Amino acid sequence: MHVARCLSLYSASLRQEQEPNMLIRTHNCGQLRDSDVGATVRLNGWVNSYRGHGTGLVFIDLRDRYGLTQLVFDGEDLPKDVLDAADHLRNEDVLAIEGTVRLRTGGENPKLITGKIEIEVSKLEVLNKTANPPFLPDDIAKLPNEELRLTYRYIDLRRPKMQQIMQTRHKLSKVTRDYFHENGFLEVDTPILYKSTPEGAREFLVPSRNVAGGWYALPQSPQLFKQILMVAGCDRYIQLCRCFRDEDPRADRQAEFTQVDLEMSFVRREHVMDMMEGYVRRLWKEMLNVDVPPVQRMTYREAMERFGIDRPDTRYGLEITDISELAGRSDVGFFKEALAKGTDRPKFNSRRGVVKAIRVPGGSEKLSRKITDGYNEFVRSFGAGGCAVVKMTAAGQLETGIAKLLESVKDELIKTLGLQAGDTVLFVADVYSTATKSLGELRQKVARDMGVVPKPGIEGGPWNFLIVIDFPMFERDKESGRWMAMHHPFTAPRDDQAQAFVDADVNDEVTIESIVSAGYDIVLNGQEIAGGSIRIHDGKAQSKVFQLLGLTPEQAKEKFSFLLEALSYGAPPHGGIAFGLDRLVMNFIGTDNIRDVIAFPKTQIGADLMTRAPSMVSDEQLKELYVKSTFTPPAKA
RNA sequence: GGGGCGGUAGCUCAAUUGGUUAGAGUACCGGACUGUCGAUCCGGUGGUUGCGGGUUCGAGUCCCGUCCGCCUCGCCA
Repeated sequence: MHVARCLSLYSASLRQEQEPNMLIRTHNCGQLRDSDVGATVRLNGWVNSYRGHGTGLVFIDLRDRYGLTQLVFDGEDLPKDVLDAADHLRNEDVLAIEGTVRLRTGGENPKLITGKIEIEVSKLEVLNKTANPPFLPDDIAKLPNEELRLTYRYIDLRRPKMQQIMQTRHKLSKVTRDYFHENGFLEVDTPILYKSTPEGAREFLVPSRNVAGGWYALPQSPQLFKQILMVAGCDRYIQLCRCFRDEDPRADRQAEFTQVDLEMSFVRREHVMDMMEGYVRRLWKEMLNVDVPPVQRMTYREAMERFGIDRPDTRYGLEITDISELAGRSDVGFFKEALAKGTDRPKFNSRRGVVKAIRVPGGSEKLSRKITDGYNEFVRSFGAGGCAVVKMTAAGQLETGIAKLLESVKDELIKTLGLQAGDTVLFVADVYSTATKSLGELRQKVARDMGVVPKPGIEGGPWNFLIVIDFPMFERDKESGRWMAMHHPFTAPRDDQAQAFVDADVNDEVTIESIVSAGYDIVLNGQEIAGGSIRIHDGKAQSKVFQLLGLTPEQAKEKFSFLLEALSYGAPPHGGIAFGLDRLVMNFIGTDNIRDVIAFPKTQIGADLMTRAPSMVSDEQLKELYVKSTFTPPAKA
């Protein structure tokens, strides 16, 4: 075993120097077997549990990250002072011991990999006595609340489960580096202290001491550095990099997170997608011995039409059907109101009025009135006016809600949706973007309520990969009405759209919204695990994007002159992608809490409970940075 | 910024409608015990019920504010 060899070399080299005042380990706590019986060994570790039988006999389970080994202090053969010391050991004390491996005389413990043997201790050194810990690193007992776990993270991380997570994360990083190394990628570090640019997310700022009034920003991603590395002839770049976005966190989102970031020169999007598919296949094979079949591709429009979301969970049905034409001939007032918002626009235009529906097989039994009332509130939180509900009876009639008003189109509706007795239908009528989004979110909620969401992949459920392509280049910001880049401002139009984009009138809303990018996302079981695109490598096209986004040429120059200049000096066609490393680990661990896969995560307000960051700094520190705080502490009563 | 849930012994939890001295398990301390393995048995210490106000004869419980943690909408290219 590799670890064992390192350890024995280490202790051997120590012995050649001065005799250390410590029993340096010869083995770890997960290593010894019945084949080692008779050997004299030294172990180091923490007391995981203490089972004393008075002054005569003491059992200790000694723990390190490799496992547990039982120690026995047997009074018949031990000096009294050693036995006394053993008798006062407590959970989490740190020990060094020397002893002899022997078969257990009191029966094996099948729960432990070292369960056939025990160490008959002859020497004991207490390396550090612990204070009474606030909790024990125990995977069997109920976990203390997360606040406490984060405050004493070093104790929480001692838990075997957390050790396993850190090992999984390490292995993922290693497989990643292996794969991309084998494919000719070069790992390059990019700066953490970067420039403030209006790329999307709110930035963390760092004041400069040497440049009065100057500020760095922490990178939201190394996006422009990796593109410039392509201009620099790097050809294939990879980095496991930390990214920073000063936005509110979620269960699967932290302000500080890690990406598998990469970029390739002289490629079309198929090359990048193939490389990514190869990566995913390699990862799942090495991490879980799972063979990932060829990944299906789906256009953004198909995803939105069928699933109402750009990261569809294809593990279950409950697909969305557009019934606008039929709804227009019904007697439902709010259907007609929604359709009146404009049906003359193109089919997928965000402002087109539509009526959409989800058929829920067997819903009338499982979805109570209380639940469907909740759906009404639910879709309202996404901006829709409400959610209408009808049920199909055994007699083939529609009932509840707007059933009567649908009478004139009943047969068509039944045929279009394929309704059967016991089904429930959920309707939303609004403009395309709102109706689609709210039904897309509702679909996922209904799936949970109906119990049709399979187990997570790690628990034997399916791994449904999907690559979504052909995203719109731009979408309207809901509040300002301005154009926003759907992926980011450096995304190129799809090859066949490039000319249309260059020719497009920036005021031609319908055309601008219809232009499709060369972007791609990788979706796993309804979760976006990676996103990327072919980039613009032409300065003129890049300038046009900036113009569309509302940047004046002066602003574009001030913020992005380095990019525009770089593009002008022989930039190769290039594209790339970034995977959310934390989310990958979450899938391999089977957790929906991103904090579980980060050694030292932050809370909802970005606090590190262990170090108590962020903290106040002195006026002297601020002054040196040319910064004056406007914060005034609240007056104390 | 909005909505929701939570905060009681070191930890996990309980405490009837607002009513006696806020309990239990565990950890910790002391004692017993030579084959345990989440050891067992006996005894003990341990409380600003997050914090601040209010209502009440009386508040862990009701009200207001605030802090912290979690979930979520907005936000996150």
